[in-house]
Parts: sequence; C-alpha cells; structure tokens
Amino acid sequence: MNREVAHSPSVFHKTSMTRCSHDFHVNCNNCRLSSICLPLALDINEIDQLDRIIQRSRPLQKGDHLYRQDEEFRSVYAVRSGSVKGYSITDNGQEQVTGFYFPGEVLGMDGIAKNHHASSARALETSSVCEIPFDQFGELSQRLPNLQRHFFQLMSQEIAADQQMLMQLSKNTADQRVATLLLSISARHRRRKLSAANFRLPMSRTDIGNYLGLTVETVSRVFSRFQKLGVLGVDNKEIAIVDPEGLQTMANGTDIN
Amino acid sequence: MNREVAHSPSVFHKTSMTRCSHDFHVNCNNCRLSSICLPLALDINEIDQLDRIIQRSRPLQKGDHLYRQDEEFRSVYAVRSGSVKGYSITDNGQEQVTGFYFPGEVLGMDGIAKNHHASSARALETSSVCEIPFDQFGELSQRLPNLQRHFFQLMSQEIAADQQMLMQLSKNTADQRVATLLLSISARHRRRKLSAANFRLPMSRTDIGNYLGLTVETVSRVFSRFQKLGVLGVDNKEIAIVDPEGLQTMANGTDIN
DNA sequence: CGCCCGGCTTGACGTGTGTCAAGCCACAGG
DNA sequence: CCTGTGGCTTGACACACGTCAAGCCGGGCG
Repeated sequence: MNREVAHSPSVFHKTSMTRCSHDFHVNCNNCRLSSICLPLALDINEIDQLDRIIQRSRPLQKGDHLYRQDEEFRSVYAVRSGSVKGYSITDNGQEQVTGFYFPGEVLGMDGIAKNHHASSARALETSSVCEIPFDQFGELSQRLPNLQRHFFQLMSQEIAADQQMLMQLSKNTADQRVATLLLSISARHRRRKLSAANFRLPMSRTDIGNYLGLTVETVSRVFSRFQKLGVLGVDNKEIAIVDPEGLQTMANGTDIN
Repeated sequence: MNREVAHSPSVFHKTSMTRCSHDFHVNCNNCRLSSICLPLALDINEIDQLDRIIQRSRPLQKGDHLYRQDEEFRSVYAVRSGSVKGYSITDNGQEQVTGFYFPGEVLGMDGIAKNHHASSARALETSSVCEIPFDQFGELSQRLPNLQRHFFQLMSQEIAADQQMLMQLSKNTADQRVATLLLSISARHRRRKLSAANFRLPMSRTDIGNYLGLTVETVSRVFSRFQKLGVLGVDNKEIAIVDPEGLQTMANGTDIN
C-alpha cells in the first residue's frame, strides 16, 4: 500500500504537513528506532498493522509547531529525528517547559483526557515525526493486546517520569537539577547508540532553566562551575561529560555526606 | 452513609470508617462515586463486568500500606472512602510525597511501566479502597472500548496533572502553592458534593510541605498569614475558605498586577 | 496527676537563587 | 564594513525561603 495516498495531509494543521517525497520508504520495519519506540512489543505482522495507520509528513523546521495547547486532540506523535520541546502557558501567561523529546520518544498523551492538547509542542531543530491518529490507534490496540499493554506502559512511564521530575524540582539544588538533566539526556543518547559523553544540546539555556525551574543566569553559572570543576566540557551547546561519576555525584546529594 | 461523621470534630477519624459489615453489598452500581470514578463511561451491563473483577477488602487503618515501592505491580486502586498519600523514596533516602488521593480517584498507575510500583501508598486515615487487578482489567478493556478509552483518559489526566504540578513547583511562591493546593482539595470536595468551603485536611503539615516543596515552617507561616488576611479560617486541620476569590487571587499571581 | 512526644507555630538569622545590569560573541542584514 | 539582535556569561545585590531554636498544645500512658 503506498502511503502517500493514505494521508491526504492537507486538511490538518496548515503547513506542517505537506507532501513527503523522500519519506515514501520509511516504515516501522526499517526504522532504526523500532526497538525503543512504539513497535517495541509487537511482532512483524502487528508492526505492519501499526505502520498502516501511521502518517509521516515532511520534516518540521525549527520552531514549527507539532500541536498547540487547546487545539483539538487527534494524534500522538513519535519523534523520528531531531528534537521537540513540550511546553504550556499558564493563566497568567508564563511559559513552562514540560519536557524535551528525542528520537524514539512519544509525546502528546496529555491531550487524551480532555480531547484537547494540554500543552504545545514545537521543534527545537529540523525534525521529523510519525503521527499516530488516536482513533485508529485506539481501535488497533483493541485488537492487539500487546499494543494496548505497551501503550499503558508508555503512559505509565510518563507519569513516573513526571513524578521523578517533581522530586527534582522540589528537593534539589540548581547543581543537582542540571546534573540530572544532563545525565538523562546522556542516557537517552546511549539508548540510541550514540555517544553518551559528547552531544549537542538542542535547546537554549533559557529552555533548560525554564524546565528546571531556574533562571538562565543560574543555569549558565552551573555550567561554568561544572566546567571549572573538570566535570564538564562546555562549548556553547556542545557538551562533553568529562567525569561521568563526578556528574552522578553532583546529581545525588554531592557534598560531604 | 450519613455525612455528619465527616465533620464530627471531636472524635476525629476513628469513627469515620469502622467495621466493614456493610461492605458485602458494595458494588459499582450502588456506589455514590460511580459517576466520578472508573465506571463513569460505562453502561449498566459493562459496569457489571467491571464490578466482577473488583476486589474490596476491609478498610485500611491509618498508616497501612496499599502498596510499597518496588513491590510487584498487580493492581490499580480506587479510593472509596478516606484518603491516601502517594510517596516515593529517592536513592539518597529522602521521601517525596507525589500526591494525595481522595474518594473516586484512582492510583497506582505509575507501576504499570516496569511491572513494579514506582511509589508507595499509605492511608492517611481509616480508608477503604477498591482493588482492580490489572491483568483482568487489561483483558476487560480489550473487550470494552469505552473502558479502554476511559482508562487512557485517566492516565492522560494524571500526566496533565503532574505537569501542572511541575509548573507549581518551579514557578510559584509558597503562598501560591499552598493556595493552589487548598483550591484543588476544595474542588475535589465539591465534585463529591461535599462542602467546598469547610473541610478537614487529612494530611500533616509536614506532608503538605513535602508535597509542595516547602518546609513545615513555611507552610505553617503561610496558613497563619492567610488567616490573618481573612482569607482562611484555620483550626489545626480544619480549614474554612472564607474568601474563595481572595484565595484564587493568591493562587495566581496575586500582588499588584 | 505528671511526663513525654509528635505535630504545629513563631522568631531570628543565613543562604541559594532570583533580579538587575553590563558586557561578550556569533550571526544576519543593510 | 557597521550595526542590530539574540543567546550566553558574569558580577553585585536583594529577598524568599530554609535552618535552627524555642515554645505551645493535646493525647497517651505510667
């Protein structure tokens, strides 16, 4: 089944979805990420069924929105390349970054409850995503117990991760928060078989600060301090984790326990 | 189920829920909470099927555990009466309160991902819960699209709520956090057709502080200040919201915007 | 009764991080 | 080329909240 008839894409969110010339041969079976993404728990035949409902559009440019807060909820999304920032705007107009999403990770699940997105998502760099229409996905997981179970797990994981994050924000110092974030990003790179020690941060210091509940200045100071301590190499957005154990120590209680 | 036990101030919670002789006939169909709990989206026949897998044990005493962190995950739970505190322990041994659960609310979903509970849950007072074995629940929701969908929504809601909470912790002052928590508890009372203005906090100041990322002392001071400002009436754990709009103002940006 | 103990309140003081302000650097556009 | 702009860094200072300490209150128990 050729896929480009499958998604008459024009109907949805304006420009973000158009034609996709180079993508015609991408599918879950040949995707490098299938082992850490939604297909994880499925057999070949099941993956095929999943693949059939997935829509792949041309890449998003930096700053493009995947979805916007309060928009009607239609799909969840899996990041295929690049990176995405999730954020929401409070009543009093402040932005709160709720997460960063890397390849193989799924976002948009917070919109299921109210059938409207509870947050916005936008590309931090040129990125491509798989769109998974939720109606069809719900039907499919009705038929594929493995898929249902895996999606339950995915959502559960997000809950657990958010609660970890709560811990971060309520109990930890600036040093600990930054260290933990870096370790988290590092681990996610490792999961994708990329270097866990050297990587580029796709987001700005401002976003990091916002996410961690700190100001830009504080984030900047922490980076500087870590570099001075020989734990990190920092060249603008290029990060080198020089002393992983040291960083882990910072992430925990550090100091003189 | 007469409601005046709820606020007999002298006797405290001891009386609020004692023997469970009356529990043998409790089921989702006659449960006052069915309209806000899991059965919400189901028709009579479906509720019956759900009801058949639910296990109801005798009430938990204050301090009893519903489940413990790292224990094998078997069930999710719905609170029927009383209240429950969710918390987890970090590597470095600190406790972090992750949530408070009132009647009609479902907890334990953070354990699905790893098949082990990511947190512990214990009763803040004498409480009763419905246990929902997750294997059977999974099968059932395979057959009942409404149930699957509702559970997706429930988990989504938890994700969205946690992200709201992230916002709280990273951006708000002590005043705002406490005000928001009180408003949340108030709203949840209203949902159960109880007084939104007068209620008893089942948790200690320490728990509140832990949950909100504040110290006991700060929480106490905020309560005092709110009382002095005429927004709140505070008599130990008995709370009266004297000026709901004022409290709402505190919860937002307050001050001279 | 008197004692202890845990939960709560209140005060005095210290500190981590926010705020404000200035300056640097890279890059884009005229 | 110069200039503007946005992201980042660094310093000086202020303040909200944590820390430490003392005291109150009510309940349980010998």
